[in-house]
Amino acid sequence: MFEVFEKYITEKITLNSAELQRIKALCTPKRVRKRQYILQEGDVCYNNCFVAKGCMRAYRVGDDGTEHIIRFAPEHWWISDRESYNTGLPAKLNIDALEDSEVLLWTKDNYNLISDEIPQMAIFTQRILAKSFDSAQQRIFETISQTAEEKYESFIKKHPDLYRRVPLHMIASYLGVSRETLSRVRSQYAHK
Amino acid sequence: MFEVFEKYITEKITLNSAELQRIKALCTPKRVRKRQYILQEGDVCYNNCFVAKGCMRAYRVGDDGTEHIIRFAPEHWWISDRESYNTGLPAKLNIDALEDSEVLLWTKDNYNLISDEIPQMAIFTQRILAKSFDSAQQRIFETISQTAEEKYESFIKKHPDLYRRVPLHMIASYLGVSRETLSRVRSQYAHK
DNA sequence: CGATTCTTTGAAAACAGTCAATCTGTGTGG
DNA sequence: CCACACAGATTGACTGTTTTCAAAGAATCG
Repeated sequence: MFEVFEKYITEKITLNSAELQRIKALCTPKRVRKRQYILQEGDVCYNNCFVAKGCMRAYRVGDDGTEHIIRFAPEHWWISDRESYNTGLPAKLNIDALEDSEVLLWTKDNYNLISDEIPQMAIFTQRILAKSFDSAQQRIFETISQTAEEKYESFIKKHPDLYRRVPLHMIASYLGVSRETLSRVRSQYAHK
Repeated sequence: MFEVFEKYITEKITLNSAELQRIKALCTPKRVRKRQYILQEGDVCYNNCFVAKGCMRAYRVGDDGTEHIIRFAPEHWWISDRESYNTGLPAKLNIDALEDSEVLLWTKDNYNLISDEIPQMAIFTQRILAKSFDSAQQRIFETISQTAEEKYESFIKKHPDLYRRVPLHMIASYLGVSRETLSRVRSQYAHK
């Protein structure tokens, strides 16, 4: 299971085999079944999580009890509640699996060790976080400026691998529209 | 003008006077008049910008030519196009002043010098970026889960200093609703 | 003042949400 | 292999919210 990560990381940065071994030694592989949580609202997020296989999602529950998907994380994506991870406060996010999945977990302590020992990894992490911020900002722009149809188009462009893979009602939840609306948008969209 | 920053930063981290002097030496203070740009779409963002006085805003222009405000930055806030700053690609954001303002600018090169020489500052910057990400994520959640009225309430809570200070139609642009709608929301809201 | 800029209001139209029913495909257990 | 349950998707009718357009009323500034 670690091989997936190894392939991923060595395409991004150069690591010698001792470093790779160290990173491997400090991580915990985990199989997660569909619907299984790796983080629940109220718990503290202690881990960095890399998705090796399958697909995870992070969502928050609104005042009225509705689930709102904050983001999807298929293979090669990282997912966690950064806020809780950084502050040690209870998480607002729930993270669970949409499919049977395999993830790699590094605790905060272990991840800090890695960052200290392998500066490349620290820099790489910063780059990931910077990109996450950029895409969050991009998404804000899209949600405040686009119609339901445009949002769906943008989603397909951004996640061409996902829009057939995850249930429509979850995409609707991610986009902030009702599933009925998205269903109608999509059927019109298909007729073009 | 630097005193504002000095007060701000020494409340957050401990710096000796040599360090403060160094930071001061590498920065450029700038007065910006209302409506004046410090960054325009298409240019590359080379600076870190700290608002010492007044209020700045970052916005993007949609396909239909409408302005959509990405964020406000009153006193003690940082503002820039991080994406362009990091990648060197043309900025998508415009940043201009809503009031006559005073800002402190550090070029990327100078800021890197500071970060290298004063580790505390590097760490501090990371903390700022992490918080920006958290609040971006919070905002995503709000925009996809709340009604116009709730968004306005959240805005007031988050920016109690701003909602009387910046024009209503800009708050509307920030929230992703029309100014007319926000005007109506607010008048209903006032009757409670 | 006169000219912007900003806000408000009304009425109609477009849009999205809700409710309820139906339809589809998948998988499970008898 | 069938029957059934279940999760997901679709459709129609209705409701409610938001946008749009147009006009007029405040407020601010040179």
